[in-house]
Amino acid sequence: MTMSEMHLKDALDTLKTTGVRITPQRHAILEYLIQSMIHPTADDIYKALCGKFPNMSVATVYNNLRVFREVGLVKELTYGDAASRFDFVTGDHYHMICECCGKIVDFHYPGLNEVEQFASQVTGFEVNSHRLEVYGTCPECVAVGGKKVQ
Amino acid sequence: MTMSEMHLKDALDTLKTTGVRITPQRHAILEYLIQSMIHPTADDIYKALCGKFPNMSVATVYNNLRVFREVGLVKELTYGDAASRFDFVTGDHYHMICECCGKIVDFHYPGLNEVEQFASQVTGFEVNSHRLEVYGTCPECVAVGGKKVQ
DNA sequence: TTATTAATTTATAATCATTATAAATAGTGT
DNA sequence: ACACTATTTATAATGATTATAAATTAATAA
Repeated sequence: MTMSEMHLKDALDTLKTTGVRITPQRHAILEYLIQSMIHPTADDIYKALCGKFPNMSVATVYNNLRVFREVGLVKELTYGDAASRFDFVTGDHYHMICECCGKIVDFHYPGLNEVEQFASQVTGFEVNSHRLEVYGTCPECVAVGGKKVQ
Repeated sequence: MTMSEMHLKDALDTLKTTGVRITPQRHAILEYLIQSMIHPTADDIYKALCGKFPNMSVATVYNNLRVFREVGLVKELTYGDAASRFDFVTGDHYHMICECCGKIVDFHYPGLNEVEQFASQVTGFEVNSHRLEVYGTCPECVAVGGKKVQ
């Protein structure tokens, strides 16, 4: 059983224990997110599954992404682009974003817990989590002399 | 001359040197952003200036925010809410966001340059910048027993 | 296996935030 | 003061997302 298959199984178990039904559409969207390395938009997912589910409605994709986000299986990335992107949660990692082509690449880094603690101290907030993104230019765009999209 | 007035003067100088005209609307939007501690949306700004500029169009606000962002005077914050928020750039700082009421508070922390360097090494990107936000619950919402909006 | 129920999908209208457009206005340089 | 071009204005258009009502279906109990 591959890591992908384990992630999918765990995700389906999570859904079951929260009383969410496992429909073929949900299964397919989850599978796509787990296997996808591109942090897709809702429309990307809708188009990717179009062949396999010709009658799937874009509202189904949005509805299910909201369910997955609420259950904690998926994170919604709201960087730069007009449309949100979605990332299956596989363990803490950060994102590197190319400001030229928009590509998002995961990278691992030891957790920045000391920033959270410091921030809690100076602001008085009860801290829950943090997000960090690094922005730059991917090797492909550097090679082509790409410029930042503004 | 207060810090606010100096920021405004510098900003107007920056605009002049880039060939951008100083209109009363631009002046007012900049002033609002510099004095505002709330990281307002475009609509917040539009409504706040409505009294002083009854004929100002919401398109003017959006257009000018885009100009300020392009020139580097303002950063667009795309966290959580549907609408973007805007932050006058006064020096590097990070944001603490209340997941209950949406309030955003600035805090300073020594720059996380080592994350940028590490990320550049593992991904091969040419790194430009980073963003970090910490999420939690503000003291006011903690006091009221507030819960995360999802 | 079947019936039932409530969750979910579907198709599409509605909403919201932002941008595009064309005409009118105005900032700046000479 | 005038000319030129940037900008504002009013509002239509766009794209992403959500709301709605009818139809479909997943899961469970018998």
